[in-house]
Amino acid sequence: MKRFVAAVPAAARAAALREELHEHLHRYHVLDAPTIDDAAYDALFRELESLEAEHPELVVPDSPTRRVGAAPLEGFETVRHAQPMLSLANAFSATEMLEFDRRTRERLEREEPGSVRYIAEPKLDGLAVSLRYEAGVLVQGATRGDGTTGENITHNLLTIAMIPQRLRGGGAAAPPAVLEARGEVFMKHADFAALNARMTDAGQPAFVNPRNAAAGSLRQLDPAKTAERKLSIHCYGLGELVGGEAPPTQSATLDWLGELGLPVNPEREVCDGIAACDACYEALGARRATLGYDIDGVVFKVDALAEQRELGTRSRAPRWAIARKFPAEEVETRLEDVEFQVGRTGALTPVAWLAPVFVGGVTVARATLHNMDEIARKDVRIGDTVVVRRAGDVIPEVARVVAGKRPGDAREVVLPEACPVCGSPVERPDDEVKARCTGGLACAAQRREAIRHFAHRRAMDIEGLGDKLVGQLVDGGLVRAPADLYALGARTLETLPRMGEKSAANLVAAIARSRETTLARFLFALGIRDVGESGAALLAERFGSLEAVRAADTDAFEAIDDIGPIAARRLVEFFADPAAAAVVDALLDAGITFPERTLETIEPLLARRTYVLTGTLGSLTRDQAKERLHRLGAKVTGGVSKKTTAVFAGDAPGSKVTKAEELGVPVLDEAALVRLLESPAAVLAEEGS
DNA sequence: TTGCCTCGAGATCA
DNA sequence: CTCGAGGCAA
Repeated sequence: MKRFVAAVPAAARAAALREELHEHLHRYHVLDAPTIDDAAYDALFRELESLEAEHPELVVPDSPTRRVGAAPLEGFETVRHAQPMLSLANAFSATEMLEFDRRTRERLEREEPGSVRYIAEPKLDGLAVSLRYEAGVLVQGATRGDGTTGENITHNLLTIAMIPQRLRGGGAAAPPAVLEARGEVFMKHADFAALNARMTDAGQPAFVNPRNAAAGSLRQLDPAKTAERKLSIHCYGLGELVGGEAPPTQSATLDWLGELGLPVNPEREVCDGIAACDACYEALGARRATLGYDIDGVVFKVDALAEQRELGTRSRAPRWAIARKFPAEEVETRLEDVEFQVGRTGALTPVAWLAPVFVGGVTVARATLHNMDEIARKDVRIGDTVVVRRAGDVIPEVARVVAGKRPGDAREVVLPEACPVCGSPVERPDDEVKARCTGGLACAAQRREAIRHFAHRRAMDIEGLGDKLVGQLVDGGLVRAPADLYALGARTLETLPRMGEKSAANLVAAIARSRETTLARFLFALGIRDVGESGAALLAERFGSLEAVRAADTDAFEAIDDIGPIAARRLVEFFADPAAAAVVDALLDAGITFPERTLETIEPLLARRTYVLTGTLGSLTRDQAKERLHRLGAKVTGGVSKKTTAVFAGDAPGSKVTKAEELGVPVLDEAALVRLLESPAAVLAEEGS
């Protein structure tokens, strides 16, 4: 091989090989039309490998040889998406689709039914990712995460052969400076079956469904493991785009992505009007089983980009797209028993124990029945054959009873009069759907849940104190109230099963560490009913000290936006309750501290933040918005720059949005602005976490 | 609600 | 080797 290349300078030969290999990869994986066989490809690949081994200076980041063989990661970095990765609104019926179309036409001021052009794409059942190309080279791949921040999984995405390391021409001379493609990673049925066959042969457990196999593969720290699993991807849209112009329609965008060498799903269809969407949904549904991969619905998007812009985006999902889901798979099984679980606030929740069934890709054995009204409405009895499905993708539910299959000995579900855990009377106020155990802290279940909540990551954050351990501590009588945690010694802990010297010392240290906390965490950790994380953050922010919170009355609480009369009443009740006061005092005695801030030293919430407003806002004028942002300490400027924190765009926004997109400044909608104004602390907490 | 991956550490066996 | 905790995704 060396003889052959000797005539050509190594650098030129390496470049030529890379070009050729990229081309063959594209032909093979994307076009599905290879022009050389595997052996010939391997030969080229090995030539490049040895060339790079001899001349390490020739190795470039986008060399095909760099795809595999990267070292395992220590952990995943988090990355912030330049533009949030939104989710989609769902529709479960033709009627909901009609509604969607009506809303769309209303906003676009199109009377005529059938006048809006949509594009239909299969909704793949996989994981959403973003692929960031700079100057045409893949520099970062990330998971969707919460939509704002995800995890950097570049090393794993590089092992997916369908993902080009380098973009192709796409009709333009130079690739865009930044192009972020969004797509769905999934596993084809055939690859899933082959993988599971290999796993089984190797004596390892098989994956339960292709989606989990794909998700598991992407979470590998070692890319070599990911490379062994054959993953696929289809791109469906654009995120950030700098130095290029997005095509005028979604269908043209998909074509363009294809020309750039990115894999796109060939199953896509332009639909004029909602009737055509309906037909398309039915047609794809009929072919669902023959596609070779899992889909859970059809996504419909308004095709014209200009119309998409006009429709805009709500806080979590665009107004211009909707996912019509296929009906959830339904399976019959037997309801073995109903158990009443006691929650932190004493609420009794009936939980159905089912004979395990495989439905919607997982084995379901339990499902919540919510409350007694729900049980009565569905007329569920123990021993019944029930229809189970996974609603809204995740939560299993008992859809209905199969009336004809009720056995003679079916038992009615009765609300216990006494708490199943502590025996205290159960009470159900007329105006509430939930029944409650009146035992309070005398109830072991409520104590256990209170401790669990107290230790939670978002509360006192006691690392290593999980459900199992809390159960042991409470059941063993070692911990009754949160403050008891701080009195636990390593010796005591070592008496528990699976607790050695090391684990005990670690836990004692973690508990000790949690003494130093913040007022917001502490208030949240107390588990006051109707006071969640954001409520606690608001209280801490407005009152500044625990004494001030304890001394406040309902009016003072209600004066805070987002704290309503109910939460205010609960707060007053809590702090007036001697038992609760004892819990709080014991914690303070145990040495819990948090920095207390006087009002003077409180930095305004939005200090050092700069916002730009554009477009017409519906609920308030721009001046009002500006005034309120100022009061929170933020600056509001007229022009977008790199220093801008975010742009809030109302209806018919101007060029500022384009500018912001170019600079990678987040563009948010009015709903986000309103949220920021009304509960700044909560929004900041979300951003920070 | 379930399933998957990773880590730390206890348990078990040689 | 096995278990529990913790994190993530749908």
